[in-house]
Amino acid sequence: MSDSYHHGNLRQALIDAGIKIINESGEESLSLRKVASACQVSHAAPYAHFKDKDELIGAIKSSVTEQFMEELTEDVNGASNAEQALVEMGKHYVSFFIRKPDYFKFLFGSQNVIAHTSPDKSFDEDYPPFVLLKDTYLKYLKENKLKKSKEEQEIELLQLWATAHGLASIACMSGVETTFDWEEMLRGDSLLR
Amino acid sequence: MSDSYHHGNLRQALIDAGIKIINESGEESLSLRKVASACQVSHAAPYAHFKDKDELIGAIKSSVTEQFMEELTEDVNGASNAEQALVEMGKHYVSFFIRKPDYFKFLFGSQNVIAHTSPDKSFDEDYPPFVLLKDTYLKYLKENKLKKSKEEQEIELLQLWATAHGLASIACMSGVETTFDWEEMLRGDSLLR
DNA sequence: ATAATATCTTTACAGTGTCAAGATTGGAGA
DNA sequence: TCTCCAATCTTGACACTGTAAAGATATTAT
Repeated sequence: MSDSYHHGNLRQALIDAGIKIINESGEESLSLRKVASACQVSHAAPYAHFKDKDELIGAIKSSVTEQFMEELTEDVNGASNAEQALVEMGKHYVSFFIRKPDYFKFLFGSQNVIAHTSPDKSFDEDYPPFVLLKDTYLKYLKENKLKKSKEEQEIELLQLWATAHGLASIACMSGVETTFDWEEMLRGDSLLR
Repeated sequence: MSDSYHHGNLRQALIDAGIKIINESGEESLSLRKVASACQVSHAAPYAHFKDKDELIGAIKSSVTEQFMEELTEDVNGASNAEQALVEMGKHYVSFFIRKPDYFKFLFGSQNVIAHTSPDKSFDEDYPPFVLLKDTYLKYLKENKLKKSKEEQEIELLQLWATAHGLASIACMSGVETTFDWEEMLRGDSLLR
């Protein structure tokens, strides 16, 4: 707790410093040594908490994904029904990455895409935003008494995800703050019907 | 032309060597010095052709995008009508990046996303695959005598692109060779109708 | 209190991008 | 053909990177 030899909570401090650097100057300029010195600690200190630079990056990704999930969950909880929740989630999926342009490249750009929590889970099931999307979608089907085959469900779900994710990706690439009509995209016979 | 002091066609050789390295071991392990030594040339030689590592990477991206475009164009030319062309393009957009998993992260992952050919063109208009998609979509509207407002067109176009791009992204992340029913996704009242 | 362990520092090394100075070459103009 | 210039390539250097090894210091368990 004192500013003596031991830092106290270096692990979390390193993660926070990493996030700050990414937001200020992008992932390219994130180095272990910079993160360490931002925590006023020697350049090799991080190795007591992470075996690798990759492992630190993985931890940062988990942290960012958590933050993302918090916002998405707020949407879902705040919506009056599942359909509205889906729309809000979609909007937010895109707006989040527009607000934090470096996060998209960081999360999905480099190797080590998302920290897999368990080796037997498929990627889909291990990517929390998708799990939330799936649950909400199933709730939407139930609320509206829509019967769909397992296959149909998987396709629609994948399409929802792909649309949101693709839009986010395109928005981040073009660097725009375009306000496309996500609502129009989901409704109008196209996706939700 | 001889193997003396001057290489003859170093610029292209550097690009080709870079592509090879990316395919063999991913972008992370692509260094200027490795590319140079792969061309049997000193580590600073690339600076005669590229001002930066970024500039070399940009050239490689252009080259890969060209290769991508060749395949997509084949699809379009081989299709008997615009609707079929759209379906084939969509399938190919995904399968290309599944066949070359490192290309997606390379093209869209890092900074310097796509080499902008002109500063006044918007990103959309400067990303050749999108231009091809747009042209094919307009042809599809004309062939089927579908009248849509400018806004409707933009939304549908963006949705097509986002779906294809999102699917490619998801497929590359999960590392799967899943064969989702792209055809089903485009037809069946969902996107094309 | 003593031992074991976790945490941090120092030192070292190979690999990286980039720059500056110089060597070598091909080609344009005399 | 000769000359000179610009393009191309080499060499050497520098700061920065990730990582490993060895040792210092503090925390915890016994």
